[in-house]
Amino acid sequence: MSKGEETRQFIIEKAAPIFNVKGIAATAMSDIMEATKLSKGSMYVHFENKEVLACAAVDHNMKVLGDKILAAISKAKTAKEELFIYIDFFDNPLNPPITGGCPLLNFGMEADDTNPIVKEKVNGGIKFTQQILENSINKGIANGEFKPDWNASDFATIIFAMLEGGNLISRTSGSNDKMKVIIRTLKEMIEEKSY
Amino acid sequence: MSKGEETRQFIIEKAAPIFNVKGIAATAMSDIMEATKLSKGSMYVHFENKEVLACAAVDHNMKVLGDKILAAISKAKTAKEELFIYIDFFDNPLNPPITGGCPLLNFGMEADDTNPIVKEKVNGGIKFTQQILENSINKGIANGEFKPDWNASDFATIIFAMLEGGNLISRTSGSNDKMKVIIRTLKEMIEEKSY
DNA sequence: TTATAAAATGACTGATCGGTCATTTTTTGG
DNA sequence: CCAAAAAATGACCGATCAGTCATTTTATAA
Repeated sequence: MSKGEETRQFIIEKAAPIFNVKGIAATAMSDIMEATKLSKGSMYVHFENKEVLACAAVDHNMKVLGDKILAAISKAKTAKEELFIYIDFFDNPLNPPITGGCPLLNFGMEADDTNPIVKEKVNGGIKFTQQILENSINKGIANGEFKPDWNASDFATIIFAMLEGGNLISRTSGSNDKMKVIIRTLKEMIEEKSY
Repeated sequence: MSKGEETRQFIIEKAAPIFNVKGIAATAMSDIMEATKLSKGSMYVHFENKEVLACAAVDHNMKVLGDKILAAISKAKTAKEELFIYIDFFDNPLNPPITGGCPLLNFGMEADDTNPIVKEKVNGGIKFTQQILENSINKGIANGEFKPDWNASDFATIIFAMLEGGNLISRTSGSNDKMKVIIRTLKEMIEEKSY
């Protein structure tokens, strides 16, 4: 990796959590300069403008989170375990796996009405996430863990939606009590579809 | 209502949808000036600063939405109808009941890490909303519509979380297909607890 | 080693931000 | 109707914004 590529990556890694916490609009290039201890001119050597940097930060946040999820799930021995690991992965939104919490929720809500490029990135992230869940369910159906009448796509949506909703509740209330309710309910639903 | 109170209210009504669409950080006082056709000085006669105006706009958005929900629910004859009306109220996030979509989701995600005052307002809004649902469920249990083993508080959380999650999916994907799945699932869950 | 290219710097620009204030206009209540 | 109070105005302020660029420093590859 050349010096330039190294610096570019370094900036992204420093910028990603700032954008995820403050949001794109509220993050200034000066925030990134402070975090990286780099000059303003150097930022613009590697990113033609703030929007390009923000997009790279969105991508980075989604990739880091996605990789962590996949790594956690890969340890599972059964399909049910995969689902449970996924669900438990988000059990404490007040101490989230990446700084700032779920980037799909953060950037999705900021971008939906104002930034079609980021919105589309988030859309891809959501689809990717739901596909992980759908695959686990289908695997469980195929190997006889789950009842075959289960609609994998629909339940993937349910899991994702409930966890994101729980995220909202927990982060605004400052307590993860409601997230515990959601996780318990999801696991009960999965048990009902298990043999 | 004095002229001053009238103007203040007028500004809030014009500002509320702008804040709900663009977010607090991305909304400039000049945006409100344009929407109201009022001068900058006039804005600051009625609001000491942008933060105060933003808070008033958050309150207004939550109140308008809350009133609409209560009005819709008040037409129900049974507890189950109340729940169904509530659920159907959010069935099309792409054409939401108020401009910009759910203010709890919008402002909650913007404020959770950065604005404790707005965060607390949203927290109150979420609690209020869940209380509406909990009351409907408890009413249904009391009058024999619903099975008594149902945990009203827990299911209120489930409904709220799933609808907010569906909101995120629909608004980023540009389609309410997944919201339909969520609504169908919620109604099935309610039917299971109905006699 | 050295010539060239790439990267880094920080002062600078013009635009826009939130906010102020002296002045003018309008509302209000006696 | 009129005087005092409230509301409205828009020029103006300093701070900060994203972005530029001539110059210097560092990396690269022959």
